[in-house]
Amino acid sequence: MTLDGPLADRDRWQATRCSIGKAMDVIGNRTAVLLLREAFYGTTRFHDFATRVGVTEASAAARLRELVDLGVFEKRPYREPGQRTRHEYALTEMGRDLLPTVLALMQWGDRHLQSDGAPLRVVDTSGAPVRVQVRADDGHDLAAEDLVLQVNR
Amino acid sequence: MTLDGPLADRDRWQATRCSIGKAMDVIGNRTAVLLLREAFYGTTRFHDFATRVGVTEASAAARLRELVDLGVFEKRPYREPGQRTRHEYALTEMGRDLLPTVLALMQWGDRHLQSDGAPLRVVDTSGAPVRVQVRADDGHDLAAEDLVLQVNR
DNA sequence: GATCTGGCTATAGCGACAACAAGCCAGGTG
DNA sequence: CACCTGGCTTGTTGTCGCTATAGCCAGATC
Repeated sequence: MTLDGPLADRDRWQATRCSIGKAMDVIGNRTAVLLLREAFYGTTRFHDFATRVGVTEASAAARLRELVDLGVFEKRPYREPGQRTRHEYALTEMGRDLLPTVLALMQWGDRHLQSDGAPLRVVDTSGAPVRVQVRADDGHDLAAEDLVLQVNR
Repeated sequence: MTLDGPLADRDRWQATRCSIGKAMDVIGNRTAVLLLREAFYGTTRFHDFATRVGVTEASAAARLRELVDLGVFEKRPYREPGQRTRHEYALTEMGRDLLPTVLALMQWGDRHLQSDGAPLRVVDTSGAPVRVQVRADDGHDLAAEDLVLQVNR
């Protein structure tokens, strides 16, 4: 990655407002990310989140509350026939925007942390394999050395 | 996301070998991700990593050692004229493969956690904006509802 | 041979997150 | 109206990652 303009001398600036750090402060723990995984897999109810992620209900409740406060999930009332009103957890747009992040982690783990190959596979509705890529508007895939970092405004 | 075949009944399988969880076990802490950020920005030396990430040298040493053991970084000897041999930390292919993950976090933070807009901007060498996308081979961008999850093999 | 410097290592303490276990509450069923 | 169930909440205890401070070591310089 090339550092452009005032960024060129790395000793003269600090990444104080870094979005990567802010994102890690918020979703930088295992349980939060696995809750997101389950949400993308279709889970909506509290007990299912806790058991499918494999954490205690105390842990799931704490993490879900943080994510609701943040705006990643929203609690929505629902009612099954003959049942009282309950709440389900649904991803907001902010939460759905984490799809590339979660799939990027999965893709990296599949490639580098699984001795026997990936256990699961993500494809599109036509069956074609899906990947997470860094790309410019014209569509070609980019590596770190093709990138330039600039100050915004 | 649609769960295909044996995955359809979510109560009948457990994500025990989940790549997302394994990835989070390894790079699921703020310091590790910020060390990766600095590596992509071009940092190679121990002291620079510690000060630019903003953690103590003890912390940086512990995290870097884990990442070297894992194969994300490698230590390489180098020698400046008139200096003794020292070591620098360089990303391996495994580490470079984390670019989409790190940029996905940045992109999400830029959009959802910055009140005044993104502080930095990533472009390609022609100046065109760069994004992290979930896409199929034919190139179009995909959302969660366009995806299908299958068992591998 | 003493000193300096970069690159760590050691120790102690704190806060976040986890597990386990138990308890609480609202509302529907019998 | 007692009981059950889903959805939490409240301890308690343990581990992990961070900070702060101090110390160590190897090799170049003086």
